[in-house]
Amino acid sequence: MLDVKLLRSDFDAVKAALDKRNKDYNLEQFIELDKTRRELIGQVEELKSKQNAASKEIPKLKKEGKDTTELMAEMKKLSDAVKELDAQVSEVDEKLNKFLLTVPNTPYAEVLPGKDDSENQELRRFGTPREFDFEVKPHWDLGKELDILDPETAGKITGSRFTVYKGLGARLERAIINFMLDTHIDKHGYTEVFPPFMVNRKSMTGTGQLPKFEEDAFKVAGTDYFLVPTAEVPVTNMYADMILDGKDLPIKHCAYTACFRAEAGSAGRDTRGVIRQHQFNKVEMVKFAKPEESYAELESLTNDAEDILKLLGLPYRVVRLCGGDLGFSSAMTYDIEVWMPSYNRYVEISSCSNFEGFQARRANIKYKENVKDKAQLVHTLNGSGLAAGRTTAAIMENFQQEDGSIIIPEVLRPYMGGIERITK
RNA sequence: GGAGAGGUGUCCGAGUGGUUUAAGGAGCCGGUCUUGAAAACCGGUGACUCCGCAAGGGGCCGUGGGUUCGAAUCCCACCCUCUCCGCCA
Repeated sequence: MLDVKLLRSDFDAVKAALDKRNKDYNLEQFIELDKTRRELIGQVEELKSKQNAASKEIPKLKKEGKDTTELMAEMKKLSDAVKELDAQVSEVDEKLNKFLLTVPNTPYAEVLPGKDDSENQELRRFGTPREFDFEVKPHWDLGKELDILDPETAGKITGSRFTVYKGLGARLERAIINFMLDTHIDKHGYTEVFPPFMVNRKSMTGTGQLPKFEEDAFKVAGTDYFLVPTAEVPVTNMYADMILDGKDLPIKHCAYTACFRAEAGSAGRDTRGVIRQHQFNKVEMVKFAKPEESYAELESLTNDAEDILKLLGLPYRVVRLCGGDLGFSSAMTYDIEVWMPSYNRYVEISSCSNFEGFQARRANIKYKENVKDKAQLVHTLNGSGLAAGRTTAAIMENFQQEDGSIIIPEVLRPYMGGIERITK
C-alpha cells in the first residue's frame, strides 16, 4: 500500500513514479475520496466529543437528583446522527481502502521505465554457456529417457502442469533443496523456518497477492485458506502486527515450501518440462531491514542467490526489471536468469525484490530503534534462493552428456549418497 | 468434532452499565539515601492509531456487529489459547 500522506503531499511525484510501470492507475479518484473522508471525520468527531461530555454530565445530574430526560432525548438525536455519519465514514473508508489495495508500489529511482521484459537491463553475467558438440536434449526428453521425470503419470493422478519425480530425479530435487537451505543457513546466516503451506486471506493481502490477483492462487474449498504461491507469504506475515526491536534487524529467514500457482493466463506457455508447473519447490529468502539499509540488503540477498548458481557451476545473468515488468508489490527487482540450453536463452530462476514499506504497511510490520522512539515501518525483501524445479532442469540440461547421462555437480554429491552421475 | 475455561496496557492482574480519566503490583525512567550497589522511600510512566498548522479532539480492553443517552462490562457471530473427551499421522 502506498503512503497516504505522501500521496496527499506529493501527488505528482507518486504519479510520475507509477508512470514508469507503463499503466494508468486512475490515481485522481484518491484526491476526492480522501477529501470527503476527512470532512466526514471532522463532523463525526465533533459530535462524539459532545456525546462524551454528556456522558460525564448525566451521572452527575442524576446524583444531584436532577431530571435528565430532556438531555437524554437530545443525546438520542445526537447518537442517531453519529451512527449515520459513522456509516458514511466507513463507506468512504472502504472505497478508499479498496482503491489503495489495488495500486502497485512506486518503482525505486534506479528503475527505468519500460513496457515489458524486453526492456529489462542486463547488469552482469557469470560463466559461459557450454558449447555442445552433440545435439542438446531438453530436460523433458532427458527426464523421460532416464525415467526420472514423469509428467504422464502426474497427468493421470492429477492433471496437466504437474510432474512426478522418480528415483534419482526425486533425490536430485531433494538434494538441491537441502543444499540450498544448508548454504543459506551455514554460509549466509539465515535462520530456517518451515511454515504452513496454506495461509489465510489476511496474509495474502499483507504481501500483496490479494485482492488483485485472486485468480492466480489456489483456494482451498470449504475454507478461506489459500495454497501458498511462495514462502514469502507465510514468512513475511510471521511478523504481521508486530513492532520489532531495531537491534534485531536485519532479520533473515530462509524457508522451503512447495509453491502453488494457478498460472491463469499462461495457457500454452512452457507446457513441456518443469519450467511452469502448478506445484513447484522453492527455497525462499526473506529479510526485514531498516529503510536506510534495505538497498544494501537487496544487493547481498541477490548475491546469496547467485552464490548457489556459482557453487553449482551454472551460467547465469542478472537483470534489473523495468517498470512494466516489475511485480505489483516491488519497488525494485533483480531477476537472476540461468542459462537453459534447450531454450537457447537465459530463463528466470530467482527474483530478488525490495518492497520497501509497501508490504510492511499492509501487514503492519514496524520497528523501533529505541524504546522511546516512534515505531516506523520496516522494509521487507525477498528472493528465491532458488526455484528448485528450474534448478533441476538447468542441471539436467547444462550437465547432460552425449550418452544422455547427467553429471551431478560436486557440491550436491554429499546430498546424493555420493552418486556422481545419473545414467539409464 | 464434543464439553468446559479463558483472551484487559511491556508483564501480572482487578474490573458484570455512568467521576474508570482502565484499580493495584511488577518493570522502566528520574530522585533521596549510599564509597558503590542492593534494599527502602518519593515522583513519573500504556502502546498504537485517525483528524488537525497547532491547541485539542476521536478511536482502541481478541475481531466484527448490536442494544443503550452512555459498553471493558449486556446480546449475537467469528477468531485464537488452554484443559478434558473422541478421531487421527
